[in-house]
Amino acid sequence: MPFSEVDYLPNLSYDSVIFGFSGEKLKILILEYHNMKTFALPGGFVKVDEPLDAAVKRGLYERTGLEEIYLEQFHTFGSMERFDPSVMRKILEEQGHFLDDHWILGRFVTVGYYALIDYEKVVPKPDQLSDSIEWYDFDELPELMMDHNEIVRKALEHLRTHLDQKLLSFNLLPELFTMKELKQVYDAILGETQNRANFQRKMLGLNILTRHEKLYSGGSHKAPYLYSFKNT
Amino acid sequence: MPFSEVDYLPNLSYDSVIFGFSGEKLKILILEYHNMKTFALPGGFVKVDEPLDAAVKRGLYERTGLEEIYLEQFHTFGSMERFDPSVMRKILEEQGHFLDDHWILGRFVTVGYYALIDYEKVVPKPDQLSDSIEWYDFDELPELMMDHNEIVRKALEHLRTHLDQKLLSFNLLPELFTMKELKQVYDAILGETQNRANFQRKMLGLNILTRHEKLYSGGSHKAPYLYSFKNT
DNA sequence: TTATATTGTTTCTATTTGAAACAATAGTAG
DNA sequence: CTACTATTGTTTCAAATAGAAACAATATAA
Repeated sequence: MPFSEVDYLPNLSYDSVIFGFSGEKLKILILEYHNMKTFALPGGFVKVDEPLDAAVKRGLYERTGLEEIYLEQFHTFGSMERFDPSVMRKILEEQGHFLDDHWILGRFVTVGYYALIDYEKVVPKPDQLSDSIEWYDFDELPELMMDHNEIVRKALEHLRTHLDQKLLSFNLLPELFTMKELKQVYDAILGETQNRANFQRKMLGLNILTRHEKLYSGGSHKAPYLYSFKNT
Repeated sequence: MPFSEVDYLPNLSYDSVIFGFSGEKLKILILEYHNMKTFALPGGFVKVDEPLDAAVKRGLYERTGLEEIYLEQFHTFGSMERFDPSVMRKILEEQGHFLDDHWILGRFVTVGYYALIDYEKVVPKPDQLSDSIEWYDFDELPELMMDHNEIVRKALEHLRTHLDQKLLSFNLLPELFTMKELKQVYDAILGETQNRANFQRKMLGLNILTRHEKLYSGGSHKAPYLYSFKNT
């Protein structure tokens, strides 16, 4: 039986909106439960003696293998519309458990986090209750269980309004990247094309980038510089 | 015995940073526990069938008598440093309860909210566990229990960065106010003096104010207009 | 009627932002 | 080797915004 009652705080969960960037589009990691056509955000529970932030980091590590990634808490969801034990009961029944009083069937207040990770580095792993985890284009998400679509919406809203303050810890890109790639990330997140010249001026003005050697891609044109984020 | 176990979600609480404005200084409502020299933010618990937002509204109503006030969730605090049952035990013992297994002595993850209310309209009432509730200058707060000083700091940070987007629902001022009073609110929140002319231009440009009759205060000088927020 | 304190508005300047043009350059094709 | 092209890096110019100061209006008191 997964999730023993004594180990976890009841009624409290977290859900994480994990953003990746394919080179063109913004992606989100979505779970699917076996044979149920039910989609959900990857989430989890908090152990009784575990800090909330640590629980979220643990869950993310278990799913992606990544450590020290950028995690941001953005909102806590506590409406009663969240309470729909039928989905969870079905999931448990699929696994051979027929309990009406399992704590996992209770009402949950969930803390929403988002993470920005390097799409290329990740081989997502399903968790105890689900069977598949896949990247989806953020604008082509399936219908998610309970209020998870709303959670995604709010995560993106938060990310957009805080993009400039948050980019120091950017993990969406590899260590070295071109200005064009950085702009593509902005374009994808903000949903609109930035002006090339002004974007470059602004980014260089922020004084957060280190310029490295040029990247000779073989194309018959000027080679772009590679950049990295200054580490402070 | 207050707070029956079956009525509330265990391990989850909320704390509210209630801002008021005295006409000059930004104030915060702080509780004091009887004979204990322990100061804390007003907070509370969530009933098992109650939406989180409703619980916070209920608590605020019970303390201030105010309804329909501006409430904003800003962060959820879940570190283990929050776990210090000794304070709660003492508070219960002051009231004649000597229980080691009361759920209120457990670990709590707390959701932080802030509210902006009209300082003049409020007669704060203590709750079941505390005996006094008072306005304190936000920059002269006493040392608060657990991480409550940190919660205040984060609330103010959030309020400052979102001030322009949030002011439509401003409750810090009475229905009618002068431009000078509005500027004083901004000065107090942001901790720096705004330029008078530019502030006026900016506020009028936002198109959120209705201008009313002049306010004749009796001073020997030009009388200021009164304004109210447009109700859209 | 004049003086004074304050408020409302305008003017001028500096800074920031947005769009376009220009300059540089790594290949490709002759 | 020389044009040619695609793309990147930079500069220039105009438009919008923000900051500071000056100016204008006015409610009361002397």
